[in-house]
This record gives sequence, structure tokens and C-alpha cells, in this order.
Amino acid sequence: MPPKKTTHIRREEIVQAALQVIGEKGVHGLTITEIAGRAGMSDANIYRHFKGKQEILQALGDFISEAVMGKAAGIAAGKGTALEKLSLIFRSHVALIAANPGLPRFIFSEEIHLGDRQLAQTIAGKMAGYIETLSNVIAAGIKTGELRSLSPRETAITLLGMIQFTALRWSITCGAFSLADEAGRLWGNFLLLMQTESFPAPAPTAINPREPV
Amino acid sequence: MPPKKTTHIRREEIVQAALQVIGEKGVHGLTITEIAGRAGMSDANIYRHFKGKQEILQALGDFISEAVMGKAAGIAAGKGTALEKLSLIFRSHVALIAANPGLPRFIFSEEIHLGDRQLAQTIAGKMAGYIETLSNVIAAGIKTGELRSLSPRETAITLLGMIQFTALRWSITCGAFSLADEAGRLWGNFLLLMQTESFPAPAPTAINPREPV
DNA sequence: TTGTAATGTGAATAAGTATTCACATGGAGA
DNA sequence: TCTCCATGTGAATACTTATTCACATTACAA
Repeated sequence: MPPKKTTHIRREEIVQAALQVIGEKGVHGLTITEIAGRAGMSDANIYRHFKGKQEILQALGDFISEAVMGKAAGIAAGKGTALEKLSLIFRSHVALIAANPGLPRFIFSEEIHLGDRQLAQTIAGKMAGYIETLSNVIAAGIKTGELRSLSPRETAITLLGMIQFTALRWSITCGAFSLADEAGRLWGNFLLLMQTESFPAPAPTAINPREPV
Repeated sequence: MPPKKTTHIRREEIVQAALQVIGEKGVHGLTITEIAGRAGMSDANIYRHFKGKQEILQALGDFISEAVMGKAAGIAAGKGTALEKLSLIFRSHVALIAANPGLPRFIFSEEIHLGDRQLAQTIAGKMAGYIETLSNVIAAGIKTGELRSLSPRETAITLLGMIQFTALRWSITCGAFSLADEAGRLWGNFLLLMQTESFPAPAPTAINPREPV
């Protein structure tokens, strides 16, 4: 009865459905039945396009990694000062999380960490690449005098930690506060921490005046 | 055949066994059979001391909250400069995680976030209290001139984010790096970020020269 | 038009897990 | 010593979930 689609399209639909399910019910609530219902197909049909649940998680891991870290790499490679790039990466990441609550859930999930060693290593690798990307931007900012003389790698980790911890609190409180507002406050303070005092910079409150989502 | 114990002792044994199981197999691998095996009793006996699995998770949440945040509150209320207190809280937290890998797993776990609304709120509340405790120490440090003039709450969140993100990377890489070393590097850099430049302070590398665990 | 391979489905299957139950036993107090 | 109740257990029970299978049906190529 339902129209047929190529397996390429079906795979995308299934991955998106899985991401939505995780956003609402967590990785724990990510059952084949739930995915199939969300994607509008039968349970059995899932197995026409994926070998099993594990493969869906791998595809989802690739998608998420690409969405977050690919974006950051693009910004880092583009035009602008180090501070502009960092601000943009930060806001993009937060906006992505706000739009896809399943994203931090997936990253935090131990079902991923422990369930599939290969997937865990893939994600860890992408994460390391993300840290490296940020480190390079920070190092460049230090060179130009925009940023204080601090350790690029550790500062990058601190920045990402800020995002992750906020996502965690947002997740555990079921979205009880505005992610964008909280991120804006954190960014303003982090600017104070990072910036050289002599360098001319916009007022912290003007950096992120509106909701990114 | 096995000796009988009071339910008070059994409850503690069960909670500790659960924490160990989570450390090794995650919250996902936390089955009644696994807990019972670890605690040296039959599955059915678990139900003599806890109403169900949910109640075990609640008790575990209380234990973890008390271990982490109680310790921090004690340090904050004690003697010492703001920086000394912050350093001590930071190191204690990291040491606790290193000794109990189940701790971050539990906090990150969506089974907790989504599975039991009341437990999630309890943890969120304790977390807010932790942030407040740190904020007060930081505010005091700013007053004495130890710390730069930054936002206490956001700085506290940044500090905790540093710990959480490091715990996450440590967890996802299955302990591929030394948690204490990494924490030491992060703390050294964070000192540079926080400290007033004029204030006399020990060299960053001397702050955390040895493994806390 | 017609054959065929990809796509789709409802109904089993198999495995794991929380929980309950009928029955045993140890130990503290009468 | 004897009784009683908290503590302890193996064996069911009920439920969820991933996966498979035999059987349609659609779309496309010849």
C-alpha cells in the first residue's frame, strides 16, 4: 500500500526518525518499533535498509559528528578574527543542540560508549578533532594578541565543557531554562576570561543579544 | 546458608554493588541479577530491602549527591583562601570520579533523566546547590582580589563543565588517558584565566604536581 | 506487457529482565 | 528451649524488544 522509496532515502528517514526519538525518549527509548512508527513504516522494513540496530546507531553517529564538527571546521577555515570564529562556533553548536535535543543525549549515552567499541572510538576521534580545530583558532588568536597567553588545548576543552555541561543541565531539567540565554551569559563571562584587557572588543552583552533558535 | 544481615547493612551493600556495576557495565548493564551477584545474594533478596529497581536508583542518587556535593560544601565552609578551596574541591571531585567511574555514568545517564522525574529533579537541585556553593567561593575570591572581576555563577559552571567534559571523554575512551594529569593541566590553565595578574600565586605546575588518586 | 528484483508487512521467534511467590532458615527474645 | 519474624532462595511469571520469515506489492527494464 505505501509507496516504495530507494534505500538511500529510507536510510536518511530512519536516521532522522531515530534522532527525533532520542530527543523525546532517549537512547533507552530508542526501540525498533518506535523508530519504525516515527518513520512511517513497519518494524520489519527497517531491516531492509539496515543490518540491525547497531548499524542505525553508527549512521546516526556519523550524521551527528558531521553536523557538529563539520560545521565548526568550516567556520574555523573561513574568514574572520579568532574571537568571531569562536563565537560563531559556540553559537552554532548551541543552536544545533537546541534544535536537536537528541544530540547531547546521544553523545552522553553510555549505550554508545559501552555498547559499540568501534562507534565509541569514532566519536572520540571526532571529538579530538573538534578540540584540535578549536585549539588552532585559539592559538591564532593568541598570536594576534586578541586572546591572553593561555594554553590553546586546555582552553578549547574548557569551552566545550561549558557547552556540554549546560546541555546536560538542560537535558536533566527537561528544558527548564532557555538554552540560548544561558549560553549567552556563559559566553559573555568566557570572553572576560579569555580576552586581553587592552584589546578593543565589543561589550559582552552585545555578543549574543538574541536567541539563535 | 549465608549469614543474615540487617536490612540497613544490606541496603548499603546493594547501593555500593550497584555503583560498581554501573562503573563497569553502565546504567544499561545495571540489572537486578548483576547487582545481586555483585552483592553476593539472590535476585529475590534484593526485594526484601528495596521496593524495586527504581528505589535502588534513588538511594544511589542520594549517595552520589552526598559524596560529591557534601564534600564540596564542607571544603567551602572550611578555612583557606578562595583559590585553595577551589583547588581542593576540584581535585576532590576528580579523585572521586577516578575512584568511581560509575559516578559520571550515573549523572550522564538518561535512564535517570527520563526514567524517574522525581530523581531527576533531586539531582538537578543538588547540582544547582553545587553551583551555588562554588559561586559563593568565587565571589569571596573576587572580593579579596584573588580572582579577576568575573561572573561567579558562570565561572562556577565553566569550572564544573571542565570536570564533566573531561569525565565524559575519559568515559568514552574507556580511561585511555590519566584523569588526574588531564585535570591538572586544565586546572593550571583555568588558574591563568581566573587569577588577577598582580596577585602573588604559586606557579601553575606546582598546584597539582601529583596524582590525587 | 511481463518478469524480476527491490521494497514492504504481519506474524512468529528468541532472548533478556523486573518482579512475585511458596517455601526455607537463622537468630533474638519469651 | 521454643517461637516468631526478618532474612534468604529457586522457580515461575509477565513483559519488552531485536530479529527473522514467508508472503505481498511496487517499480522498472526488456
